[in-house]
This record gives sequence, structure tokens and C-alpha cells, in this order.
Amino acid sequence: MAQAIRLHQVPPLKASCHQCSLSNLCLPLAIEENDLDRLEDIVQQGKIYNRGEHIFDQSTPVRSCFAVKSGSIKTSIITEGGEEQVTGFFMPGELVGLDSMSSENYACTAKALERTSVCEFPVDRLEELTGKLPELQHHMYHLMSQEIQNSHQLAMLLSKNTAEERIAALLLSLSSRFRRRRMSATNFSLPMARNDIANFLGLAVETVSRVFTRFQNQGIIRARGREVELLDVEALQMVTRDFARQGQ
Amino acid sequence: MAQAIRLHQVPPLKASCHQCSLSNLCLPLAIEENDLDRLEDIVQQGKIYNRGEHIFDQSTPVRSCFAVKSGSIKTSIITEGGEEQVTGFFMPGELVGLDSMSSENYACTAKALERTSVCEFPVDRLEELTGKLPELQHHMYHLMSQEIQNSHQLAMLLSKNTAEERIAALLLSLSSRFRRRRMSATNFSLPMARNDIANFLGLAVETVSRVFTRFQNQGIIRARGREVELLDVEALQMVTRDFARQGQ
DNA sequence: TGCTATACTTGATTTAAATCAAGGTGACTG
DNA sequence: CAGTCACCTTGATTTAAATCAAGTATAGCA
Repeated sequence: MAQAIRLHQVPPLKASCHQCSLSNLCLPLAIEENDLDRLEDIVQQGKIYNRGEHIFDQSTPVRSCFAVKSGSIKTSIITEGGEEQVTGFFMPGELVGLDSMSSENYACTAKALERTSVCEFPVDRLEELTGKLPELQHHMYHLMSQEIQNSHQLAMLLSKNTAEERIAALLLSLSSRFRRRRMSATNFSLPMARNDIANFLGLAVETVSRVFTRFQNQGIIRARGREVELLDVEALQMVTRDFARQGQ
Repeated sequence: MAQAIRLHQVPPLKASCHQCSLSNLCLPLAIEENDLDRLEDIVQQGKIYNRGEHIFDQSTPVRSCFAVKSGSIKTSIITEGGEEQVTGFFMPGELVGLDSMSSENYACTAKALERTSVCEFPVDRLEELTGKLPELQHHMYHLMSQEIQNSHQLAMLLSKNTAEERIAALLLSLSSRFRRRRMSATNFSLPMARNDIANFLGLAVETVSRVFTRFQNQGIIRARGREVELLDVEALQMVTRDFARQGQ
């Protein structure tokens, strides 16, 4: 109930990038105080999606990319056969839709994992603006190259690592992203279902479940549903590196 | 021998983007005839690398990204443990290093798979230029988003598809890329070793070898070392889609 | 020309994770 | 409040591909 109340807190109607608490993570990061107005001119703020609602759909015309303001988003691609591959999870301050920048149609579908508010940046106007603000352009290139790197890391994980290694890596990634957002790095609530984790990491749900229990039995984590506590971060790091060590 | 002669043909010393045969695939594609000089101003053309030589190395400072002029390149990332993951193969007209745009250090290592000539675009000057030429900026965003999509497709392949499906998909990808370059789409020479294919697709070399022989026995391809002939493209396409069908 | 190294192939065995099968848990709903 | 559904867990069995273990081509090189 307390939670329900929190969920219904509406963001200020005319919230500005100036005041946004995410300005050190999001696009404003790359913009001088002076020029911030120009970003505000093009952004549409505070749109809210409920759990399960689509922010955009694969194969529909690209209008905008989106920054997560609160909540979280998952993106996935779907084949002709209806098979789904989760391609990413996005937290506040992160930009969704970079894989569709300057394309005709969205390359993936973005879905709210919980009640989520986003800021919308129309791509054409964003391109226009990055043409005028070299720092912003630089930042966009940087974000996109990071996105490529992330995806390569995922490919690496999928092709070279065991189930335990993949899950440890995901938990650590979430942990450090929570930390950057000044939330607990060891005690958090997973925004996604086991199913999404399994799909993202190329595993069966059953395997994910088993690894969670194994980690729990080893005293590395404590997990009750989506609530997770990392009891031994070093041990988790060891798990991800075991693989690397064997290479030598 | 005829081949050897072809290999030693040196590109014109002051070759220009205007005259380049790849101008419909490469960056010039996005630039008006008038503005092409400005791209030529920043490009360093015709650098040649021998088989096995590195164009750039992971973790060294980023200077440039590179367009393949002739030959081919593979990129890979290497973990602390020395484990390698091949992240891509690049053909003439394709841009290498987008995963490192606007980063401090290169995120991967790029290696010539054969005698390869490249055009070099210093990143800072390229950023400067894209700030002035909206179409070029648009094209860069497009290329980078494509690169993200490619990598997501790879992740999909790695996490959802069988060995046969992965290899069929790779052969078809190579085939269509050869076609776009006005080379035979059914009769080509693989630029990379079985080992690289295996690593790229997350398989053991032995598995790659076995699948090649299986395809050969089924009359789908003919393979003698790196020489490959696609005898039944439709059958290959069926292989990649078998998976999708089962989803329904 | 033969030598060595690298690349590739083939077969036998093992294994990590998928699949199959069955319950348990919790949340919302009529 | 019982019922349904979505989500999660656990156990038994199967399987695709890895690994182990030899070979066989092929290419580069002295």
C-alpha cells in the first residue's frame, strides 16, 4: 500500500533537465548549463507506462529514442517464427532505442518491466541538435559505441561462459548499475522475471532457478523471489573469472 | 599466379573517394559530390597490411576508424584470461572500429585476414566533419545502429540456434555480402579459418568441420578447404528457418 | 624436395544444460 | 474466499555439442 502511494506520485508537470536528478547519467551530462535549454526544447518528459506496456514496437516507424526516468525497461527482438531474444535491460538514466537511431523502423520492442516513466527524444530533432552541439554528438557516438561493446560482451558471455558465470555476471552488472544510481549494490529487487533472465542469458528458466538455489546454498546470495541480497560479492566475481583463469 | 599478380597491383598513390569503386558502399554514399573533397581532406588512403598484421589493438588509444578497401579484417575482444571472442568479419566498404568511436581505447583488436588495404579516418576529424554534414552524421548513426543490430542478431544466433543453423546463417550472410560487392554469391573463398568461424559462432572447430561435411553430404554445399560453393541456397535458408518454424 | 607447422577432419566419450514432468507459491479476481 | 493464472522450484531423463584422441591434408619454408 505504501508502495501504491509511491507509484502514484506524479512527476512535476513541466519538469526540466536542469532539475532532473539523473542529469549526471543521462544526456544532460554532455551539455553545458547554457545549452541545456535546447535539449529541453526537444524533449517530451514524464510519459508513464504501466507494467507490460510497450514503449515502442519492432518494425514500426522510428520516431524517438527514450531515456528511462524511473522504473525499468526490457528490449527484445522477435523472429518471424515468434521466437524472442531479450537484448537488454535499462535503468534510470539509460537511453533506449539506440539500435534504431536513424533507421526506418524500430529494430526491437521496448516493454516496461514495472511502472516506468520516460523522457522522449524525437530522433530528427536530436540529430539536428547534435549537429550543433559537438559535445552532445560526441556523447551520442560514445553511448552507441558502448552499446555495441555491451552487445559484444553479451555475445562473449553466451558463447564462452557457463550458466553460473552468466548469472554471476548479470548480478554484478545490476549491482554496479544500482550503485551508480545511489541505491544499495547488495540488496535490490530484480526488475525482471526469471524468464527474462533466462532468455537474455540464453538459458532455460529451470537452469536459472537451479543456479540461484546453488548460489544460495553456497552462501553467495540470498534470494526470495525477485528480492536479492548479494552476501559475497567477491565470490561472485570469482565465479565470473574462473573461466578466464582456465584460459591460462 | 594470376592471383598473385592481382594482389600486387598497388592502388593509385593519391586515390580519391571520387574515383573509388566502393563509393556506393562506404562513407561517400552519404555525401554530396560537392562535399566529397572534405572527406578526402581527412582520409588517409591505401595503407596496406599483410595477413595476420594488426590494424589496431585492444586497449590502445583510439585514433581512427577504418574502411576496408580490399581484403578483409576480423575483430575480436580478449578477456583478462586471454580468451578470445571474434566479434566480426569485415569486407570492402565496411567500417571497422565503430565499437570504439569516441572512446578512450580500442574495445577490440582488428587483424587482417589476408593482404588488406584500408582507408583511415581519424575520429576527431570525422566527428568534426559529421558536425558540418548532417547527412554524414545521419549515416554514421545509421551505421552504428546497424552494428548494434548485427551484434544483437549474433547474440540471438548464439543463444537460440543449433550449430547447423548458425553456420547456415553465416554462409548466407557472407553470400549476400559478396553479391553486394558484385562477386559470385554462390562461389567464394572464405577469408577466415575454421577456427575463426568456430570462435565467432560459439562452437568448437570440430563441430564446424562436422557441419561442413554434413552439408556437403546433403548436397547443400561443396567445400574444399576455404573454397566454398553454395549448391542449394534455398536449402540453406530452410536450415536457418527450421528453428523459427518450431516456434509456432 | 622433403620438413615442419598449421589447418582441417573424423571417431569415441563425456558433459552441461535442455527438456520433460510435476509441484509449490503467491497475487489478483470473480 | 476459493479459483485461476503466472511465476518459480525441483527432480529425472535426454541430447547437442564439447572434449579427448588420433589421424590426414595443406602450405610455407629451409
